[in-house]
Amino acid sequence: MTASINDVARAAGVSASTVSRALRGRPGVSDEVRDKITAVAAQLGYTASRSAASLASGRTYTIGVLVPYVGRWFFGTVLDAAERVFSAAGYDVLLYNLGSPEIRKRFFTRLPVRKRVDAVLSLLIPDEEESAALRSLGVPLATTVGGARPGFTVVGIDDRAGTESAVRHLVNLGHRRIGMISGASGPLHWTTPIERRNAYLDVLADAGIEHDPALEADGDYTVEGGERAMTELLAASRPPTAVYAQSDEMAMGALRALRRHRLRVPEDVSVVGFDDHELADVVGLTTVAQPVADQGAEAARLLLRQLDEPGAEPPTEQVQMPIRLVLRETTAPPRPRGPQ
Amino acid sequence: MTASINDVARAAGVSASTVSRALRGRPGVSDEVRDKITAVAAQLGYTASRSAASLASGRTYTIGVLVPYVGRWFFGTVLDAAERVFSAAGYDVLLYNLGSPEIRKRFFTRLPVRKRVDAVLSLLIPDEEESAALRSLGVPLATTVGGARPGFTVVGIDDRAGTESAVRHLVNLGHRRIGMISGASGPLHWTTPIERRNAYLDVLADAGIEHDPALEADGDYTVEGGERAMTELLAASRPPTAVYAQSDEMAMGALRALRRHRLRVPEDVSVVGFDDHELADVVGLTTVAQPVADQGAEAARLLLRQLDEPGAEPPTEQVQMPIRLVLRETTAPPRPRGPQ
DNA sequence: CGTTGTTGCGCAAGCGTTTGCGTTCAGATT
DNA sequence: AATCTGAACGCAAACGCTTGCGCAACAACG
Repeated sequence: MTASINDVARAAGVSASTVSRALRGRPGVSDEVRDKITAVAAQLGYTASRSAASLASGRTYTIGVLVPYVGRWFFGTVLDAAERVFSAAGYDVLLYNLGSPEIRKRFFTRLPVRKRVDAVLSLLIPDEEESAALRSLGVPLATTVGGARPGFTVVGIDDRAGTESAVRHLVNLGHRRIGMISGASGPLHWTTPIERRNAYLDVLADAGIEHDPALEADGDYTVEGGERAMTELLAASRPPTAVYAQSDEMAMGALRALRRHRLRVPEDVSVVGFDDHELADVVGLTTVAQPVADQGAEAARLLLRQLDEPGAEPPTEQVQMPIRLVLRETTAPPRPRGPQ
Repeated sequence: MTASINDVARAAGVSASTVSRALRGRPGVSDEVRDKITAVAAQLGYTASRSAASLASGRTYTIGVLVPYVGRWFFGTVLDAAERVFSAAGYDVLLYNLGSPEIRKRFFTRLPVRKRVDAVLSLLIPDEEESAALRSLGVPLATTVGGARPGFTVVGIDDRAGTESAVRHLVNLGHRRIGMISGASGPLHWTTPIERRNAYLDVLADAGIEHDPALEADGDYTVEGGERAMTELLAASRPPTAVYAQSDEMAMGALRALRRHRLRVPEDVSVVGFDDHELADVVGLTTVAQPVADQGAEAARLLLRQLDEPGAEPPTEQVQMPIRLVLRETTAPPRPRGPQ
């Protein structure tokens, strides 16, 4: 049996309440008694039971983090950064990996985080119902992915500006047949793919390029999906000379497809991605960089701030982080062609 | 205020103990009463307070997972798989990201998981002291990384066999100057880099190849480290014609270095990695595949089993998962050279 | 010297569950 | 018909902490 607060109290010759106050830095304890208690606690290897503490105080000092897929680079990175901020502030992180629809559904109906967390950071896009379920927890909520809902603090990026810089870059290089690999098959209320698509269309229109629906394909935000999508695009009667992929992972899938088709990048086809994935540099991928870790850290910070000052601060807050185009080796002017 | 067990009891016209038994599927409750309680609980949106439950029962239904760096592919993937197994069994996951030495130290001295978790899955290699601290928790322990310590259930792979298949492959292709990028700068008690190095040396010896210390470099298990290491190897008076990297991330760094030096892969230099990283396929990397997700899932399962049957089962268990060499496009015979 | 504050500490009432034990009652057993 | 046996349920005592309140002791004040 590990030591309880009473063991410490007895050993230090004080009451349990004094131990509690002393160890948590509360006032009402003289310095000498506090030192004594600290020493005794250390010697006994005492750690307060979180269960008992939160039962008594109502605070759990735990944050729930909802992730669709921890293994994916983007989410792993956000989670990593957020966890650091939380743990530095003395909060623990409860991780919920809500990949499959069944698991996700079960989570939202049973809501196991109820009474278990002081706040929730959701890295997935809740639909209307799920969003309401989370709000019913009565704790601060935040997210780092597009598709903000009322009650959520959201930190994100300017998807439109990012896309514009990517597609304009292709236009400026001289490309006219510019394809897009999107992630449209996600949840309908997820705004990111939509924003990015709209920006893509706008840039084309601005440049006086007619939009060809055959140059759009769905890549599901995965490497495999990106490969499929690129294969699809290559099958078009007039394939693109450049491709904008809405994520680096899809862009990498596209690169693989191109290699399989014995097409050279960027000589035959230019590719630009979005994210600045850890390995984008390795494959020389031109991409729109977004500060992924920073977003996680910032979201965590905002959540902590709401916990500190439980006043009537704005429950919803919007933060936009900077993006920038990173030029590498997968984009170049189109090679001169015969008559179009 | 959310509903408490007493609210449910009152609404259902029974006692709190009956509610508890009914909701947790314990015997001693008639079917009709159980149904009634279930209905009432659902209607009130009742969820038992985990704090109160674990305080009373002593079980937390929570697993602590210790990770050096969540954002890294290997750890993210293991964590992902393990979390699925845990949550399916009704356990929550408390995540501790112990990247920096200070955080790590603080964790092991304060041991915040004490009384908070029913078991610990450690994805980092504890030293003797840390290992003892974990054992003092008195809960089942498991790990998926080499360097087993007493008290830990470990599921891993045969590092020796994996390395052998990789290096033999290079030998069979005709390479004689085979470099290695290792991750030796890790903690000394971490066996993986050592095992892999020994296997590398053995294969060379078997093939009658004299070992050249100038062909070994430390890559720190990161992309950047791999790049540095490769650059180092290329600076040798007689650079290698093939390189075995102890991880895919380092191999990718090596690829980048080679590209920067305008060397072609595999024509000028062959590269083989280890892990079968998600994106190894994208860059066409020949590598030793290990079932990363499976290891996480299996470790989780073993932990759960120990929790189910708290008898005197062997506290330490060793499981080895299969590995296999995946041939892709970064390895080929050395190009014919002039007189050696 | 009484009065009023302060400071430092103990008391005890919770917090919301779980669980051993006791009670009731219907049906089976002699 | 008397007794026994389970099954179904309630009682109440934990579980280990937090925190409002009360009460000394002592300092400072008039």
